[in-house]
Amino acid sequence: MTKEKNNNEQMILETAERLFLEKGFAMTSTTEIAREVGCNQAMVHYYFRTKEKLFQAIFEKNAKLFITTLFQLSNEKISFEEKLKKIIEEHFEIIRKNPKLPFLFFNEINTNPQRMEFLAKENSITNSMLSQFNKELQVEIEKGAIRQTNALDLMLSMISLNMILFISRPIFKLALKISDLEFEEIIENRKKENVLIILRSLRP
Amino acid sequence: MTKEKNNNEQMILETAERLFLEKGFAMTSTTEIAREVGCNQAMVHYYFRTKEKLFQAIFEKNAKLFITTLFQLSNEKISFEEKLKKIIEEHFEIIRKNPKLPFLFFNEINTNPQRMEFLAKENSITNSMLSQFNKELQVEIEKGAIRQTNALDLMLSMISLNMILFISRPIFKLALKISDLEFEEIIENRKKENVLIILRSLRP
Amino acid sequence: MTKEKNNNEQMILETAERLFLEKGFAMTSTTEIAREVGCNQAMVHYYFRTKEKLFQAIFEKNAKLFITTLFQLSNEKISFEEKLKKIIEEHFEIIRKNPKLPFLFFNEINTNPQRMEFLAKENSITNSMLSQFNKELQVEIEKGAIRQTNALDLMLSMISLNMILFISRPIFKLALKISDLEFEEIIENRKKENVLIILRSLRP
Amino acid sequence: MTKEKNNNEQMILETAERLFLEKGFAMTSTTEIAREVGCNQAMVHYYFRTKEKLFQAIFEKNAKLFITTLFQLSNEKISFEEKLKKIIEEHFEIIRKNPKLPFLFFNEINTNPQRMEFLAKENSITNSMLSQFNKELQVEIEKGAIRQTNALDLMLSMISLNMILFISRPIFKLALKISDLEFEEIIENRKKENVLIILRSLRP
DNA sequence: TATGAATGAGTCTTCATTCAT
DNA sequence: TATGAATGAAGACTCATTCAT
Repeated sequence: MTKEKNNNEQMILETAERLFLEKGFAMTSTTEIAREVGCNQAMVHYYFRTKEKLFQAIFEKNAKLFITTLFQLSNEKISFEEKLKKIIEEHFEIIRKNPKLPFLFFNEINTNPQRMEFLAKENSITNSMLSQFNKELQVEIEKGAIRQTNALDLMLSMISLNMILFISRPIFKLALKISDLEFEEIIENRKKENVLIILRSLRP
Repeated sequence: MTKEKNNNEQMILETAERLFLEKGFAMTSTTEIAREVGCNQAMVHYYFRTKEKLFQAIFEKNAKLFITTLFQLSNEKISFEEKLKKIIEEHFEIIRKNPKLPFLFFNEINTNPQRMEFLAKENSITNSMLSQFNKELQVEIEKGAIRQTNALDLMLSMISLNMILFISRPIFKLALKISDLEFEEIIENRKKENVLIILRSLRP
Repeated sequence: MTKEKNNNEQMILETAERLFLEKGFAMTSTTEIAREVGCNQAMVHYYFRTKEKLFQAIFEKNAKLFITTLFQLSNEKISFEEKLKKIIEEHFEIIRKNPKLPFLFFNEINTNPQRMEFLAKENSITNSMLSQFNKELQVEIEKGAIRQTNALDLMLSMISLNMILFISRPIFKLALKISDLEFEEIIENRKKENVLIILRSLRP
Repeated sequence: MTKEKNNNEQMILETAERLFLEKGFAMTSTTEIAREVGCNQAMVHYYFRTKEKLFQAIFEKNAKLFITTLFQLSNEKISFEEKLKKIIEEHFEIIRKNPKLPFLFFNEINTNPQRMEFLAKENSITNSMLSQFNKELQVEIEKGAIRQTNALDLMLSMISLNMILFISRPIFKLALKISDLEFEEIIENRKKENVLIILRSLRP
């Protein structure tokens, strides 16, 4: 639809994204990317100079997606509980679509902390988002709608609960022999469960 | 306690454990292990044949520690809530001492699913633990002490909440510039928070 | 004839052929090939991926040459004896030009039996050649020109007699101190001798 | 029966012999020998200093067996043809019992010509055997019993015809799918065939 | 814009050998 | 007599990157 970028560059980007998400930075080689794209290995470097730069482009995009969703409080005239529910569910769905994303995110910020720089650069955004969210929380706290808490704690709880099922996938598949179909049901239940856990935890 | 094992073997094991935990399997080379130990690279292979075997020895030990703690329901005459609190806190402390462990665990079961085999081997143990835990849950449910739930769900919630702080460490350190000292306080609060979240989530 | 292929690839191929024929697969290292070519060791892998693949390319070509010559019965209007003589002599000359070939051939099919696969692949060819030869033999047998025999037996006799002198070269050179010049004479005599032995062995 | 040598030394020797015959010098490692013997790897070197020396001990013994049998003309009062028949058959049986021996022999004298030194050292023996055999041939030639020929030519023919079946074993087994049982029959036929070929080739 | 060729550095692993005990 | 520990050298192979065209 949109005027597509150079075909090769685009394909390299997409293939790299898929492979990096599947197997991480270290385990994915530029050779492999080139092979899957069907292009010359030098091509990968032609567009992105280094494997590192290629990865960063992909990582930042996904990391932002993974993080910022959590701050998107709706403007609708609905209760705060409803707003939170929406956020949790949306975030959950993003992970569902990119089940390896949480893993990639934490893997990279832990093994290559300089990967965090993009967060520092956008410090203003992330930080302002966080303080904005804290303000909204404060309002609810003063209303007596929720107990004393803070945005960061809440974020971490949401992230952790939302990602756990997907990083545990191999346990379900291999140790517990749970089929894809059964797992879909478990996913649905977990989504509800996570909302329930978070909302309960916030009650005054 | 006993006169330490062969110095080199022990040092290789310890160094490897540290490096594998810090950087994962793929990113740690036997050359690096040898360099840090101060021995020949062939030495690493002398004792452990392959990098894979060396890793497995380390991984299984840690993975078991990470998992089985969650099943150690106390026999004391205390309320179920108290028992759960104890488990959560103990598990939390284990991760606190090995903050990279959760990451290593999920990294490996995701990238090398055959690493799960050790769980299969000990299938009886893990499975019986799980069903034993489920029985205890059932008793409480029938008593009306807690709402309908199951062991696996509960485990996942506990694991996820307990690990999130530690896999997020770089965010606190680098993006939020939170010092080690401040972080210690955050840790203490989080431990209480996790107990609170889990217990509230179980109320009938 | 055509403008020579990429210089490096060609040189690697030629050098590898020489070394493999001289010292066999196991005793020839890619490092050595590279050194003799005067290129980087990675270059060898660049063109042929693995030592195994490089070897196979060389082996199959030579093995086919070694085997198929034996089946090339002439169409000329000459006696069967004359035809056989031609085959033996031609096969002898091929070995003379590649004196290490018989050794390589039997070495590889003995130590790496999967090397025989190329024979299986060309099964139709080899097998049809063999049965075609058997038919021609049968005609001669029925004519009373030769005694009862079969192609396989005959092939083995021809191969063994033709190769023995060349695999025995070190004995002549080192134990019997026979010079290259003297050896040439021995070779000529042996060629006649082999024809004689085979033809006599077939008389009715 | 005989006062057995040190048990370990003996076992190393036997195991090494088996492995060297099966896989050759280069492809057999001292590690492997030690593993099969069930002893320490250093043990192998303790008794034989180097892999080379161990191999030589084994090689010389077998090489002599392989060669000298061909010279053992019987003293019985039987025709020369009968004597030759006996030699061929005995030599054939030796190879039958050690089917990899011909291969090992030619492999080593070709790839490591210094392995021939033992022949040089025992020059007197081998050479005197050869000239003795030549004398006996000369007698027969003058009698008009056989055509003009020489010992070396004859030896080579006998060796080559006798070994060919055994170095071709993989072809029979894998390409022609001939079972061990069927092969036994082929062996018997070949033995007769070889006698026939040699005797016919000598007729005046 | 694109790529085949080339390479230095590094991967894990195996090996024969030595030596102190 | 026997061996566990240790090692330097070499093995095949992969990788990210560069460069001339």
